[in-house]
Amino acid sequence: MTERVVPPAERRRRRPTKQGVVLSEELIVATALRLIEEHGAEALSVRRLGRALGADPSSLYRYFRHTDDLLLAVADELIGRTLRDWRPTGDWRADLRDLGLRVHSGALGHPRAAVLSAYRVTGRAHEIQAVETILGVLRGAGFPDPEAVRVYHAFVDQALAFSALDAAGAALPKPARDAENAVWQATYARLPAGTHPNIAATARHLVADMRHSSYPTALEMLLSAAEARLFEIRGRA
Amino acid sequence: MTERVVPPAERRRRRPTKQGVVLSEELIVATALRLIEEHGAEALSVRRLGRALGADPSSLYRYFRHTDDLLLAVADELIGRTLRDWRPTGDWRADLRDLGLRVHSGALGHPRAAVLSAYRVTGRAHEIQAVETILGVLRGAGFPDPEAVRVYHAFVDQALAFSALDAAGAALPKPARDAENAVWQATYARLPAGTHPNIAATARHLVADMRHSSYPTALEMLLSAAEARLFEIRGRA
DNA sequence: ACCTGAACACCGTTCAAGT
DNA sequence: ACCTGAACACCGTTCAAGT
Repeated sequence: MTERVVPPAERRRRRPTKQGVVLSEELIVATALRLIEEHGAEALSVRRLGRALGADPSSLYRYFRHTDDLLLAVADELIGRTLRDWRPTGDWRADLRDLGLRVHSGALGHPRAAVLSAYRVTGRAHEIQAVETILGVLRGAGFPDPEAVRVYHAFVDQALAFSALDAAGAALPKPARDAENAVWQATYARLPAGTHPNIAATARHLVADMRHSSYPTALEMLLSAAEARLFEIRGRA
Repeated sequence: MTERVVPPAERRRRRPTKQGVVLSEELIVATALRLIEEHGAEALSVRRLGRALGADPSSLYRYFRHTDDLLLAVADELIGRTLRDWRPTGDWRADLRDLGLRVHSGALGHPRAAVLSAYRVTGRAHEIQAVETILGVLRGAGFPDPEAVRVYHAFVDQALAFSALDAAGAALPKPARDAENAVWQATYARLPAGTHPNIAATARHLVADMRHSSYPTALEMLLSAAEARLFEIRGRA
């Protein structure tokens, strides 16, 4: 998506900004990531980023055509960090489980950036590598191409969707996060059996279960369904 | 979440605005929904809403403390519409499928409100009703309480997470949305088999499949896994 | 070649003044 | 009591001018 408007880095001659900083795509992405983590998603604006970098906001437009492009670059950097040095074991189910959990915990490590970028398609190097890898795992397991793509799509979107969901929770200010957790104790666990029989009967389990992410459960269910489908396909062949 | 800063409607005395409109929370929420529907997600700003209502933008601040509050009120209205007159059929799998798809398409109809509200636990009336209903469906199907809660949690979070994911896509400004769709054709479908064998082999399927939400597939997989688990439980009993 | 600074067309929100 | 209008502190983006 983002294309360099200038020749590759090593061929560029860059003048430092007034404040002595030599700009680069890498520096801009790293600074954007830092800004988001330190001051929240709303801290990322072209003007603030320029200030943080020691450069005029408008100078960033030769590195990124829009704010959106910058965001995609940040997203791709996160994917890269998450999948760096990951290797398949040959057990497709274990491999997908590991990939899903890695993406999820990577997102929780940078919750604010994850919330901003989890739902974007970047078309950039790290993302392409991830797509290639996951498709390889599924095709290697024996899924025919149309099925491999369907499972790929559901698997990836589920990983990204839960990552964003849980990252949003983790990105809440602590008082708000505590308040959300307290709702299950304070509201749900106190509903009378007369009006809310199902909640009352399961309140104990709700309080215990809702504290944790349901992603591991949902992931396991998706993998189970995929495995059942694979047996079906193999049985027919 | 939203609290009235003024007494209940029937006790208020309201002066019409210069353009003759009598403001109310209901009218503002309805107008906001219409604005989003007619002119896209980016059309909802306090200033545009004021213009659409025939009132000064600042007058809205006595009805909603922040834009956020307004969006939550819109979201609450949507939950109400989504679950209004929904009734279980007695077929637990069909019922959960229907509930999931309703939530998802409700979110897509109003993406901006959905993105903001999918991540929050409100403890409000509509939400409580939904929890009670879904738990009832699962317990009625024969899931023991701890299992019912686990499946409930995965089901609801999956519905909310995919709703937010797909709503976020729909909420993108049009140029970004178009660019996103084009990535599969323009970037992925052109990768050479030499370096990216799995993408090259499935490119045709990727272009066709990635256009649509994977939620129906992911939902069906979750339901299949839940059903398999139910058979297992029944077999043991 | 690269960065700057002004300009344009927008935002959300507050608050004293008007009716 | 309720709405208005000005003001404040921001946005993203473009482009001629400066170095």
